[in-house]
Amino acid sequence: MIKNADPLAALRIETPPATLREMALERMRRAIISGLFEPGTRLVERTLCDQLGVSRSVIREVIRHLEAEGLVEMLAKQGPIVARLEWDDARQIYEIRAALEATAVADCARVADEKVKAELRQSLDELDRTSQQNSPLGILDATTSFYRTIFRAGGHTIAWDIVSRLNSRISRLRVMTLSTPSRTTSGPSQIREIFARIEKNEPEAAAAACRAHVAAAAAIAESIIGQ
Amino acid sequence: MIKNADPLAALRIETPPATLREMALERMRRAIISGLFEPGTRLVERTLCDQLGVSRSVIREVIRHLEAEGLVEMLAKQGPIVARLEWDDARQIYEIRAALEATAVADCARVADEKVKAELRQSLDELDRTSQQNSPLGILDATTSFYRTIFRAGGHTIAWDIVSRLNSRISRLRVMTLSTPSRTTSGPSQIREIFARIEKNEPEAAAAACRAHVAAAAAIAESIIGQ
DNA sequence: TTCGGTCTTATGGTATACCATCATACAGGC
DNA sequence: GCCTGTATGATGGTATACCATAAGACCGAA
Repeated sequence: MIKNADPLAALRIETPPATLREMALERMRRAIISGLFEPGTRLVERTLCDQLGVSRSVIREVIRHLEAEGLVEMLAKQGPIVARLEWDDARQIYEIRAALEATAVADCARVADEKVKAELRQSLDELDRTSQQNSPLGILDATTSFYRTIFRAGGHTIAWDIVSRLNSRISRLRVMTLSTPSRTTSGPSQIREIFARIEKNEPEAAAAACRAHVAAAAAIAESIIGQ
Repeated sequence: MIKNADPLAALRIETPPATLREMALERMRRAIISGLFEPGTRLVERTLCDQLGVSRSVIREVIRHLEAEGLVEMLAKQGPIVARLEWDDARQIYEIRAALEATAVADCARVADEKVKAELRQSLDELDRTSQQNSPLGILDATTSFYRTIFRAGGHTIAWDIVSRLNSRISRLRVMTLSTPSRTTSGPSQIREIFARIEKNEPEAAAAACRAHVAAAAAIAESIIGQ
């Protein structure tokens, strides 16, 4: 019975997320995160309908979703705009990330086996490659994949969702910090330090390194836009 | 000029959040949090239309919002249901709360002035009153107001949003834990301990007390539903 | 009786129509 | 020429109509 379960599971038809709404959600989210829609831009529903080729129902539902995610802000009697980011918000987001990532990193250092470490190494290599190419978006992807592995290893799926969502809110800021000279040099080395501690299974030290890393990123961010 | 600014501000017409959508969102959220709609229940759109007296557009937008909040789950090809809560999710949520609340409590202990302490005392009194009446919902409200003050004092508005949202996902569980004999006795005293440390402006001790409090709550929760 | 096919219904996905309101522009009177 | 009242358009809020499909009921034949 159990032997059958696996092969049969392979037959299962995955639901193609082919609903217009999900596709539109993905596109809009990316448009905002990538900066194609700049903060403060009005999101006029009918215009979006034309741009995405769907009806207002779909657009409005997507906007509701993005609103709950914090990527879109509703101005009463004026409609939705791309969420703006005050420095104070960014500051708070970095703080929360520090708390959650440090916890995840510590847990990861406790349980990491060879498989996890191998995955992390792979992300690190990717990180090196992209930093040498000076590609902020590449660095961002590599960093994301590094942390995703860490959160998954510790079973922190919900925390990962939260961190991802927060990161999407500061994505533009992150790209700016990554374009900074100081960041391109110190960033990778700090992440390597985190990995080194995980590799040796030293939770406390790993968490400390993680906090330092986030704090450094926050400091650069503040120097860029801290009003 | 500046002297005029204040009196004139009083004239400002606040936008009454009178949109059907917002009202429906509030009602639905409360219905789920309060347990009126039990986890796993199908949320049939047309039925909800009748129950709330609004159109499907409104209902669907509300569902999108609640979906993003994690209170509603979408089953492909079957529609929305009230989100179910696995123990592993609850465990993670308690962990995240521990991290965020401890941080907030520590910061609060650093900056708390008399005004904040007075507010906290008020919440504590309310907590005592409700625990003596053995009113789980009252206790929940008092605890919420206690923590809200703490997060606000430290300027952690975003973290507060996150914690509130997480709490709404485990609201039923929280009520159950509060109906437990052990909880009704130890809960208030642990919160008092947190306050005592804040009052003395001892960040580290306050954070430790907070972690202990959340850990205790998680332990009781696990004893109730930990599968 | 059991299997297979077909019809019906429930229900979500999508598009569209209509209304209220705010903002802008324009016109007329002082 | 400036101020005020009115018309017009842009845009969000809400309701409704239509379609596709999945799940169940019903029915007939082997």
